[in-house]
Amino acid sequence: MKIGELAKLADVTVDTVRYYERRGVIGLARRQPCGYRVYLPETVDRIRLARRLQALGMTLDEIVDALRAHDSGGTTCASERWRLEAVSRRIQVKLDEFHALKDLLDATLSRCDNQDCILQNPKPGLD
Amino acid sequence: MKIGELAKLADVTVDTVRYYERRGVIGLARRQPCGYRVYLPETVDRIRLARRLQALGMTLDEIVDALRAHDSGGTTCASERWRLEAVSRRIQVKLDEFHALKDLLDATLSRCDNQDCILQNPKPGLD
DNA sequence: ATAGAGTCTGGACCATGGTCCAGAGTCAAG
DNA sequence: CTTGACTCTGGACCATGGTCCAGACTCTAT
Repeated sequence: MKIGELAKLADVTVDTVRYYERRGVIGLARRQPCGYRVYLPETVDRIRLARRLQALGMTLDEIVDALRAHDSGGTTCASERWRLEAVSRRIQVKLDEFHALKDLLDATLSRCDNQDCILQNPKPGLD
Repeated sequence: MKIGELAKLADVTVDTVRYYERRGVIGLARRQPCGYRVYLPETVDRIRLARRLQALGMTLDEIVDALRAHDSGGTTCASERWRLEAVSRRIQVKLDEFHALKDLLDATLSRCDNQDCILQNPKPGLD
């Protein structure tokens, strides 16, 4: 199959497919004599899997690592767990940051209720 | 005062000061005959305020809007509240997204406990 | 007088995950 | 045989908030 069909089946654009090849998410495609890329149906699954991992918060680099480990047959449930837990920890950090931000913002808003607005009275001890 | 002193007092780099000027966070500086920028002490406060707003999750564009409104004397507690609430809503959206992501990830991890790992068994119904 | 520190400008560069473009070649249908 | 759809390449571009650079100028201290 050619890149357009692959892209349609995997629900991405052809640009994304070529980008994934460059980034190593999928291997270098076999080529027709004219230069067109040729794909096996498995590549559809690989891209779908990459997209699922992305939806779980993995970066492309992490996905490349995970898929390469998988390719080389070195993955176990334990090693996969480790990868996912690393992502989980990162998300937790983000979550904590946003919570702290929201708390700060809410505190500022309640000061606003007390006529102590940040823009109206920027001076007193907000640093 | 010149840009270096301003930067030090406001705890940013000179590059950031010039960037803020370009973005409109601070006005175009008055210039010495030789071309050096000259600042009044108020500019320190303005940059500090901008940084506090940034710490509250506002983008530079929002900060520019807020400060311009403030400059034109048009801010009230109510109008300020509105700006901050817009930021609060955006942060809440982010928070919800990350929560959903974490839930998804945790669900995937618990499937991993049941020997149903995403990389080991990518096929069954994860789409 | 001269060294060293500070300042100026315009523009390139960073990460991230793509997206879009021109110009050229290829392929299938009518 | 031609039209339209598809594909190729390399590189530019998007947002975001800065950071860093070269080459030139200025200011301060010794």
